Amino acid sequence: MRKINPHDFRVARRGTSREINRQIVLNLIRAHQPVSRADLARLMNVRRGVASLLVSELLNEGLIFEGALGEAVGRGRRPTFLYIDSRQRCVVGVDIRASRTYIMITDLMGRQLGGVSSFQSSKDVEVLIQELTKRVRQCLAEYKEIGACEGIGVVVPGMVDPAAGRVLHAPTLGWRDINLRDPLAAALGNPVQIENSGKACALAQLWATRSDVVASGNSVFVSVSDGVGIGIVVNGEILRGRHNTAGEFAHVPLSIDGPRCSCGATGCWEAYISNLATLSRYFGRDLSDRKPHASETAAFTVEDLIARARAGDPKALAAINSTARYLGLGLASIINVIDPARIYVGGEITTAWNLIEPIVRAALRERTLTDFGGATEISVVPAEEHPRLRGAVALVAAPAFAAPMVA
Amino acid sequence: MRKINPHDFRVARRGTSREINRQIVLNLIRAHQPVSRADLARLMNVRRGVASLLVSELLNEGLIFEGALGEAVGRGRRPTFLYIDSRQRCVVGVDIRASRTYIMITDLMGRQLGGVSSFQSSKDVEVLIQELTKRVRQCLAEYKEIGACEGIGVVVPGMVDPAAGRVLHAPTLGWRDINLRDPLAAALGNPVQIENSGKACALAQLWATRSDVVASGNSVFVSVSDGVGIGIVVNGEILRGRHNTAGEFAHVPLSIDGPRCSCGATGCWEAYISNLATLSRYFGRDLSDRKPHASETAAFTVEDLIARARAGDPKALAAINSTARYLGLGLASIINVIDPARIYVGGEITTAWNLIEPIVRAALRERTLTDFGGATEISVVPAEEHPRLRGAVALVAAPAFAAPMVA
DNA sequence: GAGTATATGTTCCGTGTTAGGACAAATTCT
DNA sequence: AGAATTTGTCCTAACACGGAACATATACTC
Repeated sequence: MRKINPHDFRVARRGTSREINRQIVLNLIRAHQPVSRADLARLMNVRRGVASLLVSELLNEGLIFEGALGEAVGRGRRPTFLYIDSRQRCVVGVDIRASRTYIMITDLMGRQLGGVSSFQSSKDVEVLIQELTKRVRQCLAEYKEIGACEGIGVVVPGMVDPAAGRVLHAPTLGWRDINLRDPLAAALGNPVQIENSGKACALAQLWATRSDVVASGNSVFVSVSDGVGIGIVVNGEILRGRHNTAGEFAHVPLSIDGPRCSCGATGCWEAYISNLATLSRYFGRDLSDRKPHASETAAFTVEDLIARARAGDPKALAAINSTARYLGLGLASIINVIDPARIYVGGEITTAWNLIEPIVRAALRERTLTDFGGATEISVVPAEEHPRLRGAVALVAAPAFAAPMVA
Repeated sequence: MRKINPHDFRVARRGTSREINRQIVLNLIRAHQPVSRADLARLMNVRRGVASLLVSELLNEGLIFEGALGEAVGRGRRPTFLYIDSRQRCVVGVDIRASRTYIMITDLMGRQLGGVSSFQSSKDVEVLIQELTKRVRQCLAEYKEIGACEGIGVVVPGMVDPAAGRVLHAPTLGWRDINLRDPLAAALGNPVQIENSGKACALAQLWATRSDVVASGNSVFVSVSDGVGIGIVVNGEILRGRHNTAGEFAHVPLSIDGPRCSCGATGCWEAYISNLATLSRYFGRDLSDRKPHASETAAFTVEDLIARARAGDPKALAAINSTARYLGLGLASIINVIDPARIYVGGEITTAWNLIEPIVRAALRERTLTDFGGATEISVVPAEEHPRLRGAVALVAAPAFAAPMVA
């Protein structure tokens, strides 16, 4: 039951019905392909005539194409299968992180076309943009046979104003109010979309065709890494809030008297579960003096810690188990506030999921208010799926499939 | 950018455009009344003909009526003003709390018709339903001249399944899996809607005509009382989550090692800021042994405490100031997660708002991640506005104005 | 192998809705 | 009294879905 905002509404025009049904057809083809016109008519509960007209419109626009004829199940004419046309279009995803910047190229469905390339991130924004431009050009040149590039999606660990194309604040990169979109778009001659990495990860899961199987209009993505990035999906839409800063569970406290966090406050969830926090726990050092030990933590990673834990190092296991417990306690808060159908968890710590899951679950159950809250599905997203890069790609690929804004 | 759920979508039918525009007209009349057909056409950017047709449909259905002719501003024919027809319809709101149950009767616009009556809540559900039925009948009999009752809205401090009409768990009432709707509806012969009180309060603010002035598609209602009830509005819609249990910021911890909360966990926000917590702080007692002191806290209320603080009792002031600080710290989490345009705060503690606001603000700024987050508007909703009862009424009155579900 | 049954995709017409403009009615200004 | 202007209605056009008929393609049956 949504309220119509009497100061910002969209009147239904003559073509609005068509626009709505067109997007539904597009989404159904995406979710069910290969699929015939008759299938679509059945799925939508409209006459075949209507489905045919909608399909021919999409064919004319080149968004879908007719493939081979399917096998007739019983007797009767064989259906002509329809597919999303992702052949001659590609998207580039870029993931900018403090240490390295990653690049991936995919088709319109988000299917990876090549490997992931990367280069060291320069601290200087100008230099980084130049290097990035060069690399993206190279990448596109490699796949020249694939026609037009639909756009470049860029994700950044920090606060972003996507409408303005600006990075407002990215602490780990040391950026403040940087216009990232326009220089890139000008240099590359393609549209550029930028977004916070946590939100993009959530978007990637939302638009993954796999998510069409599970009902996941409400979900949360938690990425545990150097920092903790979070994206929340409500009613099939990213929760943005008034300033696109919603979702910051990372800085909700577990204990206001807890360890100091990079955000300046104390006891934030992030200060308990980030990779730095886990490593500091292992080394028995306080997080607040993390700067001097940056080199140390750079050399010794959470993966190393997990390896030691698996090898039987009790201190390593204890550090990881603590993180697991705090992870679960924080997830409980997310469940109590959002009540999502599913939580996706990414980050290095998930490589130890079989070790930590029972502890995470137990801690989670400790603080969830309801039994079904405690049973909320948790899916691990391995690093090999490149959730941030997929999110970057979704920034460009998803809008074509989005529901029209109406009423 | 909303994703269309390929397993649950609504195709646009022949009448969908009309349905959408009809609701827009209804909302515009509600927000701008008195208003003419020509005004509506201008507001909606459609031809006067279309507006006329939509209006005549609403006239036929009796949802609006034509009032007196307005004064012509310049020259030209005088407009006929249109109004929401709330004359011959009424709604009853019911607020069930542990100690007392309150009843209010309003017109369809939520305008109060009489005073608020109340009676002591029986612990026995059967008895309570009987008593409630009697009282609602009395109330309706008093306003017999007002035609049909559109329905009864009931709010309950606990977990509710509105679709099933059941109260799943209401700790303060001691209820578990109670079908509240059907017995009431059967006894009264009117539709009954039930909802959690926090969510209903948020709904009431969303649908208050006043809210049409401020842009409040994203807002949060925090009601601080015996417990802490919270309702979140995202994109003009109550955040429900998968099981209608979303919004429970009350049980997000401030410190996991903090005082025991009634929910069983420790350190919940509620355990720091509920009236019981504030009073316990004053009396220097632990909350965990609150049961024996129930009579004491019943006799001595937060209002009394505030009176003492205003009279100069330093201990009383200290207790209130602590609550203020914890209130602010928790509000910061809400801002970091939801980033609402506005937070509404209700409950007894708000009668001391002029005392506590600076402390709340300071604590809030301490933990909000951004400057504009720290500047989030906070509106106090005084008890005289009866937010819970207005929420109960909104449960019945609002659906007629809601946006149609599409795509 | 011809005929029948059945499924797919197209086409045509009916109905409902917005789009655009003409027109009568009502009011003020000159 | 007449011109100008605004409101509200009405008529036609354009465009969408709704429904059914029809051509096409395939498999089954005799």
